[in-house]
Amino acid sequence: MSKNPLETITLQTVADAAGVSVSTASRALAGKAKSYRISDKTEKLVREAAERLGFRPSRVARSLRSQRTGLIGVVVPDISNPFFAAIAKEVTLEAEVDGYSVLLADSRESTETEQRLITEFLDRQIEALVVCPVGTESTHLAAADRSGIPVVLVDRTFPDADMVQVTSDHIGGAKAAITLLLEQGHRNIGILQGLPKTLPNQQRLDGVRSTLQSQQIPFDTTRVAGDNFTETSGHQSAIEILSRHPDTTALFAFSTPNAMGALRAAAEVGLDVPRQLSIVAFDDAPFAEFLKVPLSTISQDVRRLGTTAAKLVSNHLRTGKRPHQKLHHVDVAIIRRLSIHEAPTC
Amino acid sequence: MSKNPLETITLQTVADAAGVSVSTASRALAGKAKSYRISDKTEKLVREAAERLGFRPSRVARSLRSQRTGLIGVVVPDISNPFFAAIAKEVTLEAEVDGYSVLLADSRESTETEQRLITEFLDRQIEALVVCPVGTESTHLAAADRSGIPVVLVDRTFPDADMVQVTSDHIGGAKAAITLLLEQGHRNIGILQGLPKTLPNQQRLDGVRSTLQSQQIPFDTTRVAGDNFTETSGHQSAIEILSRHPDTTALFAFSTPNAMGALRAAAEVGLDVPRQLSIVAFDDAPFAEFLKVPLSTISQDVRRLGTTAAKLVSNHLRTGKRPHQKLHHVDVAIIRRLSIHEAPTC
DNA sequence: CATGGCTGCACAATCGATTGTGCAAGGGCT
DNA sequence: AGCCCTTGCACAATCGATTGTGCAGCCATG
Repeated sequence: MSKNPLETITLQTVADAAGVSVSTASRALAGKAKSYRISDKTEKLVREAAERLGFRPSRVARSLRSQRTGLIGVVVPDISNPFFAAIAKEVTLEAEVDGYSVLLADSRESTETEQRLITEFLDRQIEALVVCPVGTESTHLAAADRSGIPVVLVDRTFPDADMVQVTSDHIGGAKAAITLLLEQGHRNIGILQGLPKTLPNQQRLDGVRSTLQSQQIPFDTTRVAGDNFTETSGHQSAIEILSRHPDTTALFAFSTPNAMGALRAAAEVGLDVPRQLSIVAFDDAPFAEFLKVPLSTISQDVRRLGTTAAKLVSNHLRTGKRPHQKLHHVDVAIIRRLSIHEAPTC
Repeated sequence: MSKNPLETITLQTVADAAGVSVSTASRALAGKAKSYRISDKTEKLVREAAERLGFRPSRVARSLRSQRTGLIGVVVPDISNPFFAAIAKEVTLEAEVDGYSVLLADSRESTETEQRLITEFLDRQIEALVVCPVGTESTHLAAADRSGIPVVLVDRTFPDADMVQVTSDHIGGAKAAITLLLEQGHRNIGILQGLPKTLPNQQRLDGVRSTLQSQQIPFDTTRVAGDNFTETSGHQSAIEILSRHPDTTALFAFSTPNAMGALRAAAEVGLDVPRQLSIVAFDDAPFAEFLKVPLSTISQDVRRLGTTAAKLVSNHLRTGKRPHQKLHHVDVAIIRRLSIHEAPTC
């Protein structure tokens, strides 16, 4: 007995219209007619009634009964950042293929917010979680991981956390950048770093340090500056390093915005890029080649990061088995453009 | 009687632990103790049990019963496009304030996909829908609108559709761009358009046409080229226009990528920007000022577009009333940079 | 002492779908 | 004719929470 015949079309409505019980209607529509001995005639009757009424099963009710929501949670620090947007995109597309939908949240670079959002997602019974963590605290992530659903961390990972993680080869990338500069004769290299607490930042620093030391060049921490991946931070730290070490001939920026800030700083100080100052940046951007000085970059394969995470999740969901391999590294590409020049011989 | 005491903590579990019925437990936790005459002692008992067991109510069950999912659907053509990502961000942040979560989908510039995704979202009983339509067909959007939930269209709208819509002032922006060029003495202006079928594109063309005609300058359709908002389209159409009309002294690109394509084309053809060729672009980008030739742009206030849509939705949800005003326009800003120069006197 | 009213909570229906089981009708068999 | 098996479907429990109503026990009042 439907209370509002016009409003919601439930299975009840369809069953009534077809003159059968709800259970029969359910099985007829679920394609289980054969195994539950529903006659062809009845099945057709039900299908036609459903079609005629425009019946659409409630996913909420179905979720409650089946304990499967078909939801995948995605949490990123800033969705308006193209890097995270690209990751979200890949996960969204892959999810759709498997019939899942994506719940998206923006943690605004706050661990506390991230934690709250993940809890809310778990309350909604998401079946999997992809997080680009803010990068300072992982206990809540480990907790989510223990809750039984597939959890994949991307980009700002926690290598100690024994969780499934996908990240660029930051160490290798940094090594490549420094090697490139060394080959051009640069010895006094400034580092414009990003958020110091994050793993990508630390690994890039590690890469820089080990590469320099392997060439018997001391790693001077006073040549490192910066506190964020922003243009402002890049600008300030470039000024800082250049004034502290006037002998600097090259800068390694840990992000494209950092590099743009450096370009601005160089212009202000009157240094010509790349003749007097070479610049290489981690993380490519589509416009890098159209800049005043086309930037040489260590390009992260963002789409690859996203698809890798998405595949890990969907495989886990499909097979029910945790991936055998925990840590996944995606190669970076070195893109040489004009911003690197031979070191000036003083 | 909980079947798996370790797994899921339901209200039943809490009620048993507190020695009360499920209904009492529910009301105690919902803060309805007073109005349902639950004693302070019982209420405390329940709260403590819930706390101790780490009870988290199932949003799925709650949604089924209350018919409120707390979900807002967001559908965009391409989430990896910073423009749409910015809109998604604003909606996400506003939704969170009101306790809603965002279901995100990427229609991949396909109306068919868009339609399917929206249907799936409706099956999930989303309570509101924000769409940046692909821009070719609106009947499914109107249908969603009639379903009773708040629906807001952003960017690629359908002015005839009698729906709530938020869009930049494309006509005014185009007028400003053309006026700027006319003031600099340009008379032979080429137009690099984007996706022709979309409303923003059409309105910008309208703005161009009316501005030219108001100055008694004929609008020559052979000076219009392009079929997408991409760099490739911008490059091709710039080549096309410049070879067809060598007298062209200025280009109005309908997107930043279009403009970058034009810059590339100009370099190839050997035209100096801005001395021989001025360029103005619709839609600003954060890097516009760092380009080889800093771009003059008609900047859309993307965040404003997003917040406007978000506010419309949240007001509608809160008050239950459709907004009184259907069409909402967000002003654009004119940003003058080096890419515009006085027309060369031939 | 009986009736009435308040306090304090439990019972059960409900949201919409899925699923195990029960049961009647009909046909075939001996 | 009687029994059994198959066909074809309905009944009812279930997922986990919310909510209208019923009903004891207690105190107060006449």
